Amino acid sequence: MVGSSFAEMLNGWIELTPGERTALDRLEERVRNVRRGAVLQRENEPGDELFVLRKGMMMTYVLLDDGSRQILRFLFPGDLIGVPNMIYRDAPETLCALTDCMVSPFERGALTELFTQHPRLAALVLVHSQIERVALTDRLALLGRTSAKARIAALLIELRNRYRATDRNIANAFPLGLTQEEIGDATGLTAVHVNRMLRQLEDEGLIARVSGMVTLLDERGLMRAANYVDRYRGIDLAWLPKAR
Amino acid sequence: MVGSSFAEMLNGWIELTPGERTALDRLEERVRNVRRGAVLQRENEPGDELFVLRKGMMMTYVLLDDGSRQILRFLFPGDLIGVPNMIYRDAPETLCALTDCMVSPFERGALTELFTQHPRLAALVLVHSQIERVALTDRLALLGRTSAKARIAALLIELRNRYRATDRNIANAFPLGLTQEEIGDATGLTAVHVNRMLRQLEDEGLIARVSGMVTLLDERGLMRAANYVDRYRGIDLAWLPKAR
DNA sequence: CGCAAATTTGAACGTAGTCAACAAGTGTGG
DNA sequence: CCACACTTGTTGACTACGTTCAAATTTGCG
Repeated sequence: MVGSSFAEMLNGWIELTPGERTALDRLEERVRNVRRGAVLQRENEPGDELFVLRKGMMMTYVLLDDGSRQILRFLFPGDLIGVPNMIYRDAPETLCALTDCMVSPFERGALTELFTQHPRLAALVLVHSQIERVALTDRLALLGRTSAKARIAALLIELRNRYRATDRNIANAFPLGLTQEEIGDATGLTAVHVNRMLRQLEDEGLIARVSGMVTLLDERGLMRAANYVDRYRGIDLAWLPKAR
Repeated sequence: MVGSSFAEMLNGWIELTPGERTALDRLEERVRNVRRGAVLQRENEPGDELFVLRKGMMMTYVLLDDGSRQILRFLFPGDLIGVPNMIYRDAPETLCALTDCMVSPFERGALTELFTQHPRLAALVLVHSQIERVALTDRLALLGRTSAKARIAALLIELRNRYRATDRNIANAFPLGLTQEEIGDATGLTAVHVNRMLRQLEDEGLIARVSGMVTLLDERGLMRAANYVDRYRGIDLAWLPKAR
């Protein structure tokens, strides 16, 4: 086992002290494998663990009582998942693996320890949660105020960027790893319409699709279609408390 | 000036120590008044302050480049606002007062101090951010997967609940305080359609409207129409670190 | 190879958007 | 205190984007 995935994600933003590194390693000392399609946590069931996603891709979603589903977010290695379990007895959302995954579960108590022993790491948990917050508000604007085509384009760009964050080599081609129904549930569309929009993006030469791989051919054009905002520019962590 | 608004909001969840109380009071020692309609912070402009909302009602929104607006959230006394400024040099969203408001601005550094001096308060900041996260994901599901009528019904219930959280006396009637265009920008609809949906809710006897006041006549019916989930049930803060 | 899941396409439909006109409020200055 | 301007609310007619339903085709897995 290599070091903490959460730590790795922070790589580039911040230099960890040996003490911090140890604390994060401890958070991820246990490991659990989750098969593709398996549910790690079900909405409304008691959830007393949090997790770090180590490997693979997951998603969170909620079900509405007419049976429809809203996918809230796609999750990648280094992500802290199930954080709302910290405060809600019952999980507010389902966690489901999109590929075979590896996660590191830890108790709420481990977080408590982080807050008392490692204030800077605690602050980084808040940082992570704020980055996620902004991602969610971007998606909110996407669902509330943009066309079907823009939503699909934005989703493709977001997925490519997140893949790239875990693997620097990925340029413009990546495995989609989602059914069109899942894309629909993420973007508030039907699978049928997702299909039409993908075809349209393809016909316009913005993307190419070959056996599950998507290639972004005209990134500029996609970004224009998608109303894209780059949120990773301009992050500033100078305010963080001193490391302990 | 009475005590901290953030502390007041925590009232009922948790018993603060004198030291914690002092720390929160210090966070809110300064005060700034904001006129109705005034912008406290503009999207993409440098934002180096955070705020506690003390009095009044505000909203956050983003503008898309076709000029349309998505309102992300309505803000009430006790809310921590502008928290993303902690990490983003430029503000990701606009903060705007819906009524005459009072806010307490504080520096990022004040938060740093909280993390090192008062781990339990730091944890509460994370708690607040997670409650907001869940509220945002509920709204995401609302925009992605429900009808216009459900969105309006859900908004009315949410507003009533948040009013009630600051004023226990409010039962079923409250001042709407929003134009139909604002309701539309919050729910991803046009002002015209908002009007039709309000009328429909009124015709069906679910609500009444008199000169800016809204009364929820049939709460059950509204909740059914809105797919409502009560998130305030089942909050559990037993895991919090010990107070210092 | 065979079956189930996922994709693709067409046609008809419906929810919400657009455009336009008018009414009702709201606030301001004369 | 009223007149005027401007914002907000209301309603109707028409349009369009995305949904629904259905069926054919492809893909991928056991």
